[in-house]
This record gives sequence, C-alpha cells and structure tokens, in this order.
Amino acid sequence: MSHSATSGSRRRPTAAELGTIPWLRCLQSQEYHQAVDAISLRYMSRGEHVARIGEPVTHWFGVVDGLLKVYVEGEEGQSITLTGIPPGGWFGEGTALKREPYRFNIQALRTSVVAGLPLQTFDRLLDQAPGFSRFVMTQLNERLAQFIAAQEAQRLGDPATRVARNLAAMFNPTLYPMTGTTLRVTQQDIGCLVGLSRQRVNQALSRLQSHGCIKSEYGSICILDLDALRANTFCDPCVKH
DNA sequence: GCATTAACCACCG
DNA sequence: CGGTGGTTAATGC
Repeated sequence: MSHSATSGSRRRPTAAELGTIPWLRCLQSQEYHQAVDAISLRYMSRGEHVARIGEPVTHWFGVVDGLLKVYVEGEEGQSITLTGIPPGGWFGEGTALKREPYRFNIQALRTSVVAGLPLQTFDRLLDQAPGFSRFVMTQLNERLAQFIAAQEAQRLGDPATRVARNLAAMFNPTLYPMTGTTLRVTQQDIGCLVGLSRQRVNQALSRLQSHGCIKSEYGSICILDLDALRANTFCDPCVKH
C-alpha cells in the first residue's frame, strides 16, 4: 500500500478547479480534452504525503488548493525544506522525465487538493502539444533560477530575510501564476517552510510589514512589493522607534 | 546576556 | 469551537 488508500478518494475536477491549472491554457481542444479526462484530484489532509523519497513516479502533480512542502531529511531526521508550492504550482517534472524514484518528499502543510496527470498522458502531451512542451521547459528553467536564489537565501542568517525570500519564491508569477497578491498561508505554515518557530516568523513578518513589503492578514499574507521582498535584506538595524 | 521555544489567551471564521 | 495570531513566561546556549 502506498497512496490512494487513506483519505485519498480520487475524483474528477470541477470547472473551477480546472481553472487553477495553468498549462491547460497551452493546449488546443483535442489535447485539452485528453488532459482533462486524464486528470484526477485527490484530497490531502495536513501532514499527508503526496510522495516520498524512493517511491516511483506515477503522476505529474499540481496544487489546486492548499500548500505543499518539498523537503528532504537531514542527518538527525530534521526536515530541510527545498520549496513550498502554492495553488497553481506543478512539480516533479524532472523526476517524471527521468523516470527516477522521487528524490524528495512532498507533504501537505494544510488540507490541500492535489491534481495528478498520469505519466503516459504527460509523455503524450510532451510529444504532441508544443505549447505543453514549452510550458514544461519554462517551468524547468524558472525552477533552476528559484533554487539558485534559494541557495543564496539560505546563507543569509537573518530570519526576516529568509522569510522574505521564501515568500517571494511562492509569489513567483511564472511558476505559480494562480497566486495573486495574497496567499493563504498561516504563520505556522511559514515556520514549517523556513524552519523557524511561529513566534520568530511573527517577528519577521511584522518587520517586513513595517518596511511596507507585505500586509499580514488573518490566515494569509498580502504582497505589496515583490521586488523588495526578493532583493532587500532585512537585518536588524533601523527598527526601533 | 541573548535567541529560541513553550505556554497562554484573545480573537476571527 | 477549532485555528490563528499576538503576547508573555520558560528554557537553552
């Protein structure tokens, strides 16, 4: 037993849910219908895994609703977050292309709806639909840039800056076009993502807010200045009133 | 000393 | 009511 057995009753996507899948717009009607027919949805509760290290790839996955965390485990079992994936984000194409077992874990940080495209459909679309190929290429390229940025960000010790960069990554309009100016993410989610306590995240967020980069709201974050979030550093000086 | 974590309570949905 | 957020107390370094 691996997946689909637990709370994962698969079901067909609704029209609204299809609207959250960005690459469907790249397809012409024939391929579009092929894809829609092949897509299945799965309801994930908090803490549940979409995939674990070593498992074979069966689908290309995307987030319809909720928030996923991609991570590996460190020496002492602590989790090292690679990235967070908001609604509209699709991931694992590299693994799917290479037909390798997963090299990371993917877990739902909150109750989420995850869409899956079977591998054979993924392959067929790559062959038949140029728009789809282009989407996947862009996706790979953008993710490369994202991981380079993440590498930089991790060396910054300052928590506020790390929170800022992680938020900025999740608002990447290329990778996650469905994310508008507000992302439904709690401070605890961010904590799990960045590897900080909720209190520390809270401090970091208020600092970012005082800089006018974000607006902290109940259960969500509103982005006011994405560029500043990406570029600026938010270390301690100049905070006191 | 400091920063991080644990515990608490007030509130929004 | 449970989940979320802000604050305070306790803990570890």
